[in-house]
Amino acid sequence: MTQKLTPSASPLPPPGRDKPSKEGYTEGLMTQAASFTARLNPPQARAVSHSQGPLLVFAGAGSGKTRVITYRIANLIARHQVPPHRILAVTFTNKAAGEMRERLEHLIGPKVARDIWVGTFHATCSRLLRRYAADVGLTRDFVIYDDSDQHAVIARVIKDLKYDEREVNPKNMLGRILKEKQEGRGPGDMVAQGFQGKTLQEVFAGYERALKLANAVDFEDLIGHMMRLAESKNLPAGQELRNCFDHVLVDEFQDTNQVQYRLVRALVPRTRNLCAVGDDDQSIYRWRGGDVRLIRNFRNDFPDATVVKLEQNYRSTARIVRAALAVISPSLEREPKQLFTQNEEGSRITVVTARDEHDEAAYVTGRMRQLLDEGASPDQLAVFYRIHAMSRVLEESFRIARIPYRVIGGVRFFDRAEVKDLLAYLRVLLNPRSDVDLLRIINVPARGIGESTLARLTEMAAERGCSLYDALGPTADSPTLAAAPRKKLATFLDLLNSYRRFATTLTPSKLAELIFSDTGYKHSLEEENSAEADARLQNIKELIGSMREYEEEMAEAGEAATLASYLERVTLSTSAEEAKDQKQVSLMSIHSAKGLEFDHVFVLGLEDGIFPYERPGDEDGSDLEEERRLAYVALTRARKQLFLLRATNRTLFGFSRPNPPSRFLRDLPRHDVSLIVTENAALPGRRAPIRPMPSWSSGSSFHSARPASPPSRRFPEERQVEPDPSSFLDESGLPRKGTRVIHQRFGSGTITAVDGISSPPRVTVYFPSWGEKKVLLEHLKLG
DNA sequence: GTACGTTCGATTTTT
DNA sequence: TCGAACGTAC
Repeated sequence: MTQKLTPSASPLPPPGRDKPSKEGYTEGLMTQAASFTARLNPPQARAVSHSQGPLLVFAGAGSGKTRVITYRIANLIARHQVPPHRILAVTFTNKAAGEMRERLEHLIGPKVARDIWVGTFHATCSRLLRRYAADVGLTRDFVIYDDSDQHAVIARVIKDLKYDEREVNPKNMLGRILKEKQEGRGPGDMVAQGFQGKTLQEVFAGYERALKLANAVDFEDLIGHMMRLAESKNLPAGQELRNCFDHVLVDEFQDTNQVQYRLVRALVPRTRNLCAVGDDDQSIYRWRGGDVRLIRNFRNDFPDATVVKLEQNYRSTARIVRAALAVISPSLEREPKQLFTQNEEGSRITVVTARDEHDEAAYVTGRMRQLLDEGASPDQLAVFYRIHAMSRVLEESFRIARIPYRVIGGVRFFDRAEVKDLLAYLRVLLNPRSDVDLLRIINVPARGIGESTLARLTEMAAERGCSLYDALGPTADSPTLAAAPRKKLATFLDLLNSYRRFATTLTPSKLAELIFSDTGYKHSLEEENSAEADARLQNIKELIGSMREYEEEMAEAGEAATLASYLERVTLSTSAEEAKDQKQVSLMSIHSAKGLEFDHVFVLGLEDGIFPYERPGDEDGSDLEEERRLAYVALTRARKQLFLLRATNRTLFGFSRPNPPSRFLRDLPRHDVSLIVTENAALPGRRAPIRPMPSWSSGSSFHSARPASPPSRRFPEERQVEPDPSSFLDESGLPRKGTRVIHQRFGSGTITAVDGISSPPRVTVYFPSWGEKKVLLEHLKLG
């Protein structure tokens, strides 16, 4: 046995195990080590072979980032003899963590890869927090509250504090509290100003108290608790944590928030072996706490950091890379980088001007059909939009055209009421102090525990300063309650306690089944006999199925499928929607597109107001900066072909309004763009030709209830407008200066200025006999 | 306790 | 426009 490489007493064993593997880690890997760097370009190789001290990698879109991280880890293990379980690699999504793990297994073998700490910030911290729960005043069985749980807690706190709910909005409060927490502040040290600040502070303090009392943490706490432990100078846990890892690597570093940053920094005090990999140009989660300054100012905290820039793009055509670079370049304060590629030129980027969202959808649908007919694989086609609400029109169009699609994001499986109900039962059994869960199920299905009974119970819990569950017992001899409600509460308590006995003996799926039938929940759904109830039954079936799957999976890995581990997994992972079949076109928001790539990409709604999305109060323009980065992310997802669409008129949230083209379109390099104007787009000066009403063919009357698009709108009847300098419109669809135009009242004139922002669009025109006039674009014709 | 009408509000989303 | 979330009436 080669023991020499296994470390002596290590504070932390490999994830999920007691002891590190006994095998010599580097056996057989040494020979591979040389080949790691052979397949890399020079900057990639520099990042991979760097072994000591801070490292900052700016990884441009499609520059082989994951490859660099995984190779670097392999290199650390094989060449520098770093024990795998002393390496921590954190990501933001489970998907990214899974991919990293998979590639590591491939590279260095499953046995070695298994010992590396690879996971999301939250999963990693959750695992560590189970170990150190006592140090932060929790028990090992703490539960994790998701947003709706958080919302419920806040609402209760506001009510308890007797605030007027109209004055103190729970959503708003929660948002502010999360922001404080993401920046590492508690109710005590937040920057509270004025009346608003005082209120916030009270609610914040109440919220924190409620969580502690419930033995619960929110997502921020998972990281916050670990950060405070790791930073603490006096606690033994702090000492231990600071000695756990020899190397910490962070992926998507531009998305880290203050707390996450402080945590990883605290974990490597001795070695300062922190490797940050990210791209400030792709920082799009500011509203979630992500702070792009952390990557940009990394060198302030680590002045000796080695900086590597990966600028060669291996994903997209040259035209796409140029366009993306042109869109991001006007960004202020960005780290200087020049994305480039050796890939072929590729086809021009198509900028399409449609009349409205239906016209836009018709174009996309037509093109999709064409691409599919030409043999493109549906899973290589994607449509992105800024807001989910924009998917509906496209969906209708796709459905009529029978284009198979799936929408990513939106309503999630684990947000369904019945799923949450059943999970709440399970969580209460594990951690009865969780008030939010208890309140959720105390009367589901109906057991006659109504509002007034609950008020009593809540009151009693408040008097005793205990959880609702702990207040249940004493209600038995409470004089303030009538006999009937007392009995009901007692029955409920008995029910919970009897289930609790099964919590450790039954598997999660069996327990869930038991609860579902035994409580009468199942029966009540079956009785209802409606389509909705059927769907709910189906969802529960699916939930229990997912539990069984989980149990099988754990059995294969030789681990125990406990209730606690299942619940943790459920709250820390999104949904089961991944890995569906590959025969569908993907529709998603640009945010969810990050990290993905497709051959052909359509981006909808390139209009000022929509994308960049505009809302009041962006004085410093930082929102606009982030929108620009979002545009960069959207463009860099495409491998071969990119379609950017805009509608001159768009109805959204019930309001129809004309939108000027997105300012981002104006940044595109003219020679890499083809302009298309759909047949229906009523462009200023060129009215859409009046066509005879098309006669409906017999076949299409099937959908006559609401014909989405008359045949006249069908692709490919569009005009192509070459970006020629004499054209009335420039490449962003705006009129050019110097263009001769005719106005009905003022006669002929020349455009002297263009207002690209206003909506509806206006231009300034010099009319020889009237002087300069500002007029609406739609009143002009080409002269 | 449920069924229905009404209001309100509506980027982006992981964990 | 549309959906969820809330309040009122049975």
